[in-house]
Amino acid sequence: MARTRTSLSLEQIIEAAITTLDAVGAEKMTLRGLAAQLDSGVASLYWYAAGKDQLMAIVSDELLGRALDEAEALERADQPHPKQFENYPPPEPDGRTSTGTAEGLLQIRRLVLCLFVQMLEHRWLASQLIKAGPDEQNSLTYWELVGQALQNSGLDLTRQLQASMVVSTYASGMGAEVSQRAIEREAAEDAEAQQTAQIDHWASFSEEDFPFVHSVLGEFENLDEASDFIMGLDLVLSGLERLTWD
Amino acid sequence: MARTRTSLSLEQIIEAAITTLDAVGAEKMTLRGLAAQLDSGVASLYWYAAGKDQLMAIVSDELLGRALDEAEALERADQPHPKQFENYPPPEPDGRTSTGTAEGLLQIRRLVLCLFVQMLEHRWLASQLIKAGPDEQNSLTYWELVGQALQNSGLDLTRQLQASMVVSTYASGMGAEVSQRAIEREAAEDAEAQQTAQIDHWASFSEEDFPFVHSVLGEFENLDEASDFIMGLDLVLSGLERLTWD
DNA sequence: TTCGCCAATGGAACGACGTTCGATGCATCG
DNA sequence: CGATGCATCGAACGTCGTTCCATTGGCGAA
Repeated sequence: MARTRTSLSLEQIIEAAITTLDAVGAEKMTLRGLAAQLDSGVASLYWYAAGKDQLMAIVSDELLGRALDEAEALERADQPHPKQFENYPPPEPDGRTSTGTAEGLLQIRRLVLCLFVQMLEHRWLASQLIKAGPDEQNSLTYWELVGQALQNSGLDLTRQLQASMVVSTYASGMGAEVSQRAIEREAAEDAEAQQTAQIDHWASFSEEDFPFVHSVLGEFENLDEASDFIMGLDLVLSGLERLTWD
Repeated sequence: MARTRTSLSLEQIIEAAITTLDAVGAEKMTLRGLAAQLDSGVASLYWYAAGKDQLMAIVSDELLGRALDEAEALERADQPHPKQFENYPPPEPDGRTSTGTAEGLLQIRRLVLCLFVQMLEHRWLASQLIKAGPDEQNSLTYWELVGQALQNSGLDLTRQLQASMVVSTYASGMGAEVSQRAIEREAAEDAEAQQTAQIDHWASFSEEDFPFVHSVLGEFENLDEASDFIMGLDLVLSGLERLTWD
C-alpha cells in the first residue's frame, strides 16, 4: 500500500463524520472514534478543522449543499417536491393569488422539503444548523433562494425580509423538534411498544383535567414523523399567501 | 447559624440553576459551579436529581409552569397578550371565521407568547425544551391547553391533533432559533458594530449571485428579535384560521 | 434519655471528552 | 544530497459528568 503524501483528505473526513454521526448522534460522536474509523490519530483532524464545532459546521454545510442541488434538479425536472413526499401534495392555491406568488411559494416548499429529506436521513443535522449561524456558504445561498422566491409576491421589502427569515428559521427549528422525537422513538428497541406505552401513560392522566389529550389518543396512528413538519410548513405558506391578498 | 436537617432544597437548587444558566448558558454551566454557588458539594446535587439532564428538565418545567401561570392570569384579566408585545397586536380575524375559532386562536397566541417571554429571559430554555420530550407535567398541560383551544374550531380530530402538535412544536423550534441568534449577538462586546459588520460581510458577496440579500440589506433596522417569532406564529395561526373556512 | 437508623452531605477519585504540544516522517526543491 | 515545510500521530493536560464511600446529624423507638 503506497502511502501518498497525504493519507487524509477533507472529503474522507466529511464522509466518515456523516457515517459516524448517523450512527451515534452528535453528542456521542467523538473525535477519537472518528480518528479510529479513519485509521488515524486524533490530532490529525485538527489540521483540517479548528475543532469539533467547526468540523460539524463543515459537515452540515455539505449536507445543506446536497439539499440545494436536489432542489435545483427537481426544479429542472418540473417536480413539485421530492418523491418521498408524494403523499403530501401541495395545497391548491386560492383564486385570489397571483401566479407569481403561487409559483414562488411552490419553490419555497420544494426547497424546504429537500432540506427536510436530509434532516430525516441525518437526525443531528437540524439542531446543528441552529447552532451554526448563517455564516456558511450554502446557508447563505439557501436564504437567498427563499428570498428570491418572494420577490414577485408583491410584499414590501420589510415583509420579504421577515418572511424569508421565518421560512429559513422554520425548517431548522421545526426540523430539530421532529428529529428529536424520531431519535427518542428509535432509542427504544421496540418502537411500537414504546408508542403504545406512551399513549397508555397519557391515558392514565385524569380525563377531567386533560379532555383534549384523551380525545385525540386514538388519532396517533394516522400521523407519521413527516406530517407535522409538512402541515406546519403549509400553514406558514398558506398564511403567507393570504398576506398577499390585501 | 443552626444547620437544619437538610441544608439544601430543590427550590434553592432550581433558583440557583436558573441564575447560573442565564449567566453562562446551558453548555458552560457546570455542576461544580452550581454546587459552589450553593456552598455545597457536587455529589449532593445527585440526591435531588439523577444527573445534569434531569436537573435541566426539572428547571425547564418550572419555567414552563411560570408561563402557564402568566397565561392564566392574562386570560382572567382579559388581556390578549403579555404587555411586552403591545407593539405586535393580534391580526384581525376574517369575517368568515366563527367566533369560537377566533377565540381559540387568540388563546393559543396568548399561551405561546407567554412561553416566548420566558424564552427571551432565559435563552437556554427553548433548546432544552426540544431535548426533553413531553414527559414532564407542565409540558403535557401546555399541549392540553393548546388542544382545548382547538376543540371549538370545527376541525376533525386528526386535524386537531396535528394542529396542536404543530403549534406546540413551533414555539420551542422557532424559539430555539431566535434564542441562538440572540446569544450570538450578545457574544460580541459591541452588538451594534457586530450587526453592521455582518451586514457589510453580506454586502461583500456578488450582487449578481445574491440579488435578494442585497435588496433587503437596508431593512434590518426595522426588525427586532421578537418580530420573526411573532410573524411566524401569526402566519401559522392565519393558515389555521383559513383551514376552518372550508 | 439513649440508642440506632437512615436521610443527606461532600471530599476524592474515575473515566471520557476536546484540545494542545512536541517530535517525527516524508515529499519536494535548490 | 541536504534543507524546507507540510502532514501526521502519540502522549499529555485540563475539565467535565458521574460514582464511591465515609461521615454527619436529626428523629423515632425502646
